[in-house]
Amino acid sequence: MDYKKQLEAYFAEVDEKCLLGLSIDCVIFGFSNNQLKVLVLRWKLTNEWGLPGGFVYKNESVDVAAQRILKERTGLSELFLQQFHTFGEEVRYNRAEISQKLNWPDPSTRKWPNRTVSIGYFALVDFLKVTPSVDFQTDEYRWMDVENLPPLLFDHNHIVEVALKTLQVQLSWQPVGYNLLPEKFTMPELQRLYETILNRPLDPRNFSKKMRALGIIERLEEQRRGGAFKSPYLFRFNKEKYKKALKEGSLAFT
Amino acid sequence: MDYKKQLEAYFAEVDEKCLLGLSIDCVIFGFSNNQLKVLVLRWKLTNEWGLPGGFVYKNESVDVAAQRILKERTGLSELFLQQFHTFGEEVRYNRAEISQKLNWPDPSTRKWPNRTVSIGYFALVDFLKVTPSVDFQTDEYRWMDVENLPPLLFDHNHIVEVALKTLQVQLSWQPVGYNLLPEKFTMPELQRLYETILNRPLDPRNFSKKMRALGIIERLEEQRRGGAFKSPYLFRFNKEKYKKALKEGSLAFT
DNA sequence: ACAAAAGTGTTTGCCTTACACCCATGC
DNA sequence: GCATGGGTGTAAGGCAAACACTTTTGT
Repeated sequence: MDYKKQLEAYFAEVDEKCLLGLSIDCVIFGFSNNQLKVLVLRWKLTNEWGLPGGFVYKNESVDVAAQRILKERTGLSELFLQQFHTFGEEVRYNRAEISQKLNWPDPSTRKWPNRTVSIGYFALVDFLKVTPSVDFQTDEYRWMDVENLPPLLFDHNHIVEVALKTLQVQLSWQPVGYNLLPEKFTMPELQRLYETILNRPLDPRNFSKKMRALGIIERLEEQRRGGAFKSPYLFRFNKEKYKKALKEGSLAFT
Repeated sequence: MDYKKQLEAYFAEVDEKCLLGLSIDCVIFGFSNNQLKVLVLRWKLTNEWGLPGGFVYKNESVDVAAQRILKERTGLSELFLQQFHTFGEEVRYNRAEISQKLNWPDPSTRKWPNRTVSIGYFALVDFLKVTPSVDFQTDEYRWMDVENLPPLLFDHNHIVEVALKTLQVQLSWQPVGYNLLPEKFTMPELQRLYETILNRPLDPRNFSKKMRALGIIERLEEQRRGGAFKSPYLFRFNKEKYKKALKEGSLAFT
């Protein structure tokens, strides 16, 4: 079956099984090479990039739909996943342009209304644990630097901006890092993560003091070797305390 | 035309002109008698209360729809109005029960899917400026104490809870009060507002100091007379500085 | 030995908190 | 004159910010 046929079949199935006019877009943040990355996909047979997304089944909550989409894309479940905004502008993007770029079938054959409201979720994932997979609509995935994204499809650049801003605000009263870093990490790595999200430099002495005072990380005996420099200690999050702080939002980081 | 006919006509119009399966619910907060109030409506010919809400026209952004609904209900425009969450649980409430309580027409005649996703907005309004109006579906409106709401229709109690929590969090990094208080207010009134939202007592000396240090209010020469006690000074917000603080989110109140 | 990055402690000032008495007004 | 609520200052402690040198390791 050629791609166009596949697309038609897919849209027919969406029209039948999913809520009409509603979609989900996921901003999947990862952290690698001291940069905050976003997972983006290249659409089949095009050079166009966009965020992973999908539709909500008729008998499925939107939170579960977001989890499902995330799992399909990253292979991971039980992630930190949070709804952050619903995008319902009258005109979010040029539909004709998108249809043309993506070789979409004639919209007049669809039940779909000529407008989509999209619920934005963001996820924080451990870059190393993720094994993104492509589906029939996707040719390739890539982790791109959040500060240096190309023009994306739809209003996805805007969605990423809003997600990033939400993350920055949350950082000041909730811990961040559990799902973004590997299980064991060094203090400088954690600091780079905070610096990257906040987009400003932090003092390593103050950062270390503050982080350790929060009581959500534990220093291990192990040190990491490998560089021509002093071996850094490894830390890990105390999962219980981290979750507690997350739930209570009781953690001030300024 | 009797009410049932009106309802049928209304639903037919909604099905034709509005986005299907999507609604908006508004939590309209006011402040009066030292209590945080929510505007609730009693549905026509019932004893059931619920939040004001409505639907989104096909050619209307969700933000504009929320503004329109608010204006219809309060007569006010240019309010502080903010999207705070989208409620998309698979089963948000018992549909049969609601239909029965509200005397809704047979749902099988509608295009509407058997499930609605609702975008929640909250508004902060000056209790005194509001002149709520009832529409054909409403018999009565009432300002109810947010801490003492009766069981509301749909999942509206839950929606109010989430709105209140959002407001509490926002209070710590954005100013609140501009749209909740009259133009001129006294320091104790502002303090009551903060105490009410945060649900804890505050020290009047510290509160006054902190508020005045934030630089968003101005003390007027005037004092308010009327009680058997020392006349309190009147204050007003400096609109420019208030808006700036709102935009930047740069205001810490702990 | 040298380059690269990690680790660490002290001081300063500010912001937060705790706390209690007198004042103005209307009745 | 008395009851009611409004207005105000100070002292102490904790938190955040500024700041620089030594240590470890690999090459």
